[in-house]
Amino acid sequence: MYALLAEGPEGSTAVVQLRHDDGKPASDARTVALAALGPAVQKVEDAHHPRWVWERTAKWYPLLLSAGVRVEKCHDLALCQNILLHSAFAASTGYNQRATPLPPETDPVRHGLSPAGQQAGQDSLFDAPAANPATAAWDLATVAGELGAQKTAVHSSTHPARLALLLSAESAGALVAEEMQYEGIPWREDLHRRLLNDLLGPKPINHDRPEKLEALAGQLRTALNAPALNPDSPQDLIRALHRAGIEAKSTRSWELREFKHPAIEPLLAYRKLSRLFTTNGWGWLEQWVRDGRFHSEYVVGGVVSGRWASRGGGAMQIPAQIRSAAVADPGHVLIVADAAQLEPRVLAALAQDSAMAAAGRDSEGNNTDLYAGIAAQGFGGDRSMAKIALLGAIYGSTTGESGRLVPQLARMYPRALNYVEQAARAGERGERVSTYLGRSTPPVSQEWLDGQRSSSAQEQRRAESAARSRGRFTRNFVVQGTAAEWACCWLAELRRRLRALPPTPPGAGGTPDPGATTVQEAPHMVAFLHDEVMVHCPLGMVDDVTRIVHESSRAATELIFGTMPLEFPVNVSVVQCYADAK
DNA sequence: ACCTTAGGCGCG
DNA sequence: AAAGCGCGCCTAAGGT
Repeated sequence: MYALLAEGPEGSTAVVQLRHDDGKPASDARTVALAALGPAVQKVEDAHHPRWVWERTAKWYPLLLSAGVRVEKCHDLALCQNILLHSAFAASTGYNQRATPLPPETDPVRHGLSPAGQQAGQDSLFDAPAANPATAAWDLATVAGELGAQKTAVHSSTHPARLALLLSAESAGALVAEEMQYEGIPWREDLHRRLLNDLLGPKPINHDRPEKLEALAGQLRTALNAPALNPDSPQDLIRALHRAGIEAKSTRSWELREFKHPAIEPLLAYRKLSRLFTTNGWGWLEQWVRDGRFHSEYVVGGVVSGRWASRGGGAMQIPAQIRSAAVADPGHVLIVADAAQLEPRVLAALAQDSAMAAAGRDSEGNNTDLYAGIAAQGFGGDRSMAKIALLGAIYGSTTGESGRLVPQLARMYPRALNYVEQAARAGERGERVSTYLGRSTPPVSQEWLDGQRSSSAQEQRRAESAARSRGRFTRNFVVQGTAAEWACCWLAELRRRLRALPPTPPGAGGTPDPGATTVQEAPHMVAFLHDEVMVHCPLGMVDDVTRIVHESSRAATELIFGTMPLEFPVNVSVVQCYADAK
């Protein structure tokens, strides 16, 4: 059963209609005031457990969440369209001609704000074809029509089961992302402020540098004999370094570390603290942390490979330096789970390289560290060497230690290396490559193709460089993108199992107090970083959630790859504080 | 008064 | 220890 949700004919309303799986209406279209949408959706959810179909999850779900409503499943038409428009699996289905152009992204629908009055936002990811730009939000008929077109595209594609799984995982991911944003990461503002005070000094008034940062700038100016130096200006800085006899080509930290000079230490210290101050300092705290929660915004499918991106506050770039401020509420813990060596394992699965798969198991068949296994098979037991080699193969290294180690890997695992090599060659020719479930690279631009046909020697070199660069991109795309699909399925399976858990008993083992009004605590996913998920979990449910995290990993692997002699083990840390994970 | 690009660095 | 993939955020600097 589907439940279609779209904007109503007049402002401040929505329209809901049930449809059977064949698309036939199962109820009349009902117009509901936005103020009453939460209860209305809850009623339909309880009665039918439908798949909610809407233009974008990011547009509709925040309103439902703030009304206390969570739905089981959805179909996000915008995200699915974005996949189908590019997917090589659906290239000959005619979907591209039938797809309805999407309206530009808008702010989420809110109670009290007319949808028609919303400001149009950026729409770079979901650009409608220029010839037929849509402006108005989709009505019910458009939602129904687009759903039909997408279902037809999947069924007539070259891999219907894989594409169907990809679209449902992407849609489930969209629900997870909005729920994570809504919950936020537990954040101890007091601890964060203490950290800033210890490292930087008191919060500066006006736009001054904090005390300790200014002191380091002073030391740096003295050491370089440059009294007017602005350490934030790379140009200014490189000139001062050259005058002091430091012949660095850039001012990057890793390069400066090679030089012995009294200016280097204060400069590196300044860099580190300056980053903390500008990116994760008092301003960040005031902008992104409210009521003890860090609320950022996830952008599902925001990366070409299908990975999520984030917007505002940097939810996926929280530096180790401040993770000590992410602390579970009293009576709770953070369960931090990450998939071990996800991308190399994905490569072994994609290429069906049984030799590489065997490197991730011991003689009894238990999962072991894949890098260590590879090191034992061919790098004299040196794990870091094996890791550099394997990442080099996935990224396309040609120089340095990494590039030198790749040939050894190619002798050990010809199937795996051949798989990424084929992806690279296809990319160099300007072809499209696809993940296992069918997300494909965007087509090359006309400029790229024109460049490949260039004549002069200089243009030729540029064209070859561009081809190699695209080859590295497509080589990495198949692995990174399939890893993102695995992670998305993992999240979806985890979400389903968390929802199915019985709530924590209010009393510790005793009979529930019938008159109790206490809110029953449930575990919530609060962060996701490509191959790592964080659950804020009541103490009484740690064992359940830990078990579920592992089960979900196995379920995701089977969903995507079926039965296979390779697992995707998950490392789980149960901690008070994010800094203690791993 | 904005907008874009480059340099640098945080994360996976 | 090295510089190969994907991002977001901040500042400086140069453009319109």
